[in-house]
Amino acid sequence: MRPTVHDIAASAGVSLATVDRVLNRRPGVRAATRAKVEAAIDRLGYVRDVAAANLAKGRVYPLVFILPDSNNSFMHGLHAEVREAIARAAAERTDIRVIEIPAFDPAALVVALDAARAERPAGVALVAIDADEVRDAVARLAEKGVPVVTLVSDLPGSRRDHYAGVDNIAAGRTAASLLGRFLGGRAGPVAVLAGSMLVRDHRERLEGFAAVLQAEFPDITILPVLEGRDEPQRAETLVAATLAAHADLLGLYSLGAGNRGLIAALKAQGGERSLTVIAHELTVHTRAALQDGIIDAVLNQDAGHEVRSAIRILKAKADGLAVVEAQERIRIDIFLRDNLP
Amino acid sequence: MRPTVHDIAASAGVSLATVDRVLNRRPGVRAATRAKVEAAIDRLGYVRDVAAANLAKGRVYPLVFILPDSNNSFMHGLHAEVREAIARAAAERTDIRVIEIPAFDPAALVVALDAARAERPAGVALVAIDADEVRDAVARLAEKGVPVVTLVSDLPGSRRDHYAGVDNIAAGRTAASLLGRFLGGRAGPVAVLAGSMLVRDHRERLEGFAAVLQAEFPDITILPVLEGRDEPQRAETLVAATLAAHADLLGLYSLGAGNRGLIAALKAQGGERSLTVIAHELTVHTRAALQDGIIDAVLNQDAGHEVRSAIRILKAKADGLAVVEAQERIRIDIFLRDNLP
DNA sequence: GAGTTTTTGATGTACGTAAATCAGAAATTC
DNA sequence: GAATTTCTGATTTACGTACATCAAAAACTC
Repeated sequence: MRPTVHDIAASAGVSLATVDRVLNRRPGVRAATRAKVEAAIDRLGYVRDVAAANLAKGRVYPLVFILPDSNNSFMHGLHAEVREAIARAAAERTDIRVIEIPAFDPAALVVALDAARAERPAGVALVAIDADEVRDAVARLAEKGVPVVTLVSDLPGSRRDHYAGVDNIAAGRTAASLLGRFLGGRAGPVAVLAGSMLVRDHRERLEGFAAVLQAEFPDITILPVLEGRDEPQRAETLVAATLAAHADLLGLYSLGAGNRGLIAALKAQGGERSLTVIAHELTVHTRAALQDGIIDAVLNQDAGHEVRSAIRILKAKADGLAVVEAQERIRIDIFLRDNLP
Repeated sequence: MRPTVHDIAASAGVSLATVDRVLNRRPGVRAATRAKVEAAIDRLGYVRDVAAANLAKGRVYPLVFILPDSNNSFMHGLHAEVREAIARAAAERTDIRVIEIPAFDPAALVVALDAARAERPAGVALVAIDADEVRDAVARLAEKGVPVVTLVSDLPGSRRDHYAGVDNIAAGRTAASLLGRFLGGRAGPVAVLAGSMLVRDHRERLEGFAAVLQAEFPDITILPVLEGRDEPQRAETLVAATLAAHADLLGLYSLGAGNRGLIAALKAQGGERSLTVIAHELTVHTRAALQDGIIDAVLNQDAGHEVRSAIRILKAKADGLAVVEAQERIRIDIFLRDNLP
């Protein structure tokens, strides 16, 4: 049987109350006594029974998730995953509240962060926008001791505790590597469709993409970036114009959302040209396009994993517990037509 | 606050003991009373507090993992993950015992399964070998009500409850797709290095690989399969011989383990020829080879995920709980040089 | 309607920890 | 060495559920 607090008390020759004081960092224990208790904990290999502790504490974790109201499948999926987490909330002692804000609007994000702070939650998760005013708002949360996790898009240089998302530079590099190899040495221009250069994840993907193309596939050139704001309509217009303007276009990398529009534009130009296309995020639309051969590869981040990871980390930080980094790494999924789930 | 058994009892107008009888399917409750209680449970949206329940039960889950003693990095990794799970066991009320058996030996596996059965564990996980005597041994476990999960390699047509591993046909298809596209229309032979056609996962990978090559890249032919038994030494000899015999070899698909030998053979032939190589399982060896450009892509299954998933499922089955299929799907990771973790 | 069986109620203990209270011991201060 | 402050011990209650026991009530049987 694993040791309990009673065993620690007996082994250390102190009372249960003292063990409790040591375990929960309550004051009123001399250094010498504390050392005795800690020695006993080590000796017996005591691990606190988290289930029993939570039961006794009756602790709940009020969490706030701040999400953009973007109208694209990925964000819809993210919202859905948060809703699923809310449904499971009862069983996990979490109480998740969602604040929706306009996309790509740093001011709105700051307002939401400050509003969240007023609720004194056990933790806050946000899809970050890369702006100093946002960093300041995160700092205000940190000041109050509220753990903060960035979701999908990171905010380096801020006081956030963790980033639950993929390595976007690696994603961009991977896209370039696949695109380059699929093109097999051909020379010509490729287009890049992004959402906005305001969000860090898009900028980083572009950075990684450009770096690998330049280093390993110098014959492939990159056209000026199209900013679709993750809106299908806008994306369609931009892509259609590019297709018309560049008869020699070899391929396209869609590093943001709004792929519905991209796919519509590609379909509209018919099967005349065979473009090599790499896109992000597996949705009903990209999945169908993969199967139809319109898209060649999809890089995906699993929104469900990201949400669950963010929750685990916020709870752990709130309790001052360590995080198992390896388990929380969010991987880049690569989907071809042949390994669709 | 979420409702407790007390609330149910009050709301249904019965005693706590009766609620307990209904919840835990104990006898001695009239159908009408049972209905009343169940109505109250629905009405209040009661969910059992699993933490409290486990605490009260003091339940532990003795699990048995049967693993081959193969001397390759993937199996070493799998063993390591199981050991990590054992280290976490205390906190999760599991008590995991490992039985090691010789690789590719159905008779030894049957002996181990029967030995496991004698211990009356809460569940058994095994790396399956595709043989009817193994199916029979699994059936004997099922007969006793012991949940069984296959790990890494499946055993279809058996009474196993779940398979914690990747879709190997999809893995083979993906390998073919990548290889074909990386070769960009060239014609010639490719080699396949497998461990053994005795294990299902290797057979299925080959099947998927051959199917896609034939359908989409008819100019690429497949040489007779090399069986390396997942042993580095043997793999090296086989690959070296094939390289010597086929000057026009375009590429190689290593669908099993023992890639140390493969890499040694590839290095030995120097940089004269540029083969396109796809391998399985990310280990220190394949990682280094990816970085050196010796291997072009690695398909990986995350052993840690598989082990943790197997444990979750065995516990859930032991308690008669439902499994969240979507969460337990093991994905095929594709690693290029650019997205190495 | 007496006897039997089945169903229900009331109550208590246990799981391992948290948290509070109060009394007593030890250390510190002057 | 008395007064004060700081530690420590002993004990109790609580969290939500599981499980056991015994008594009481209700439902059957003949």
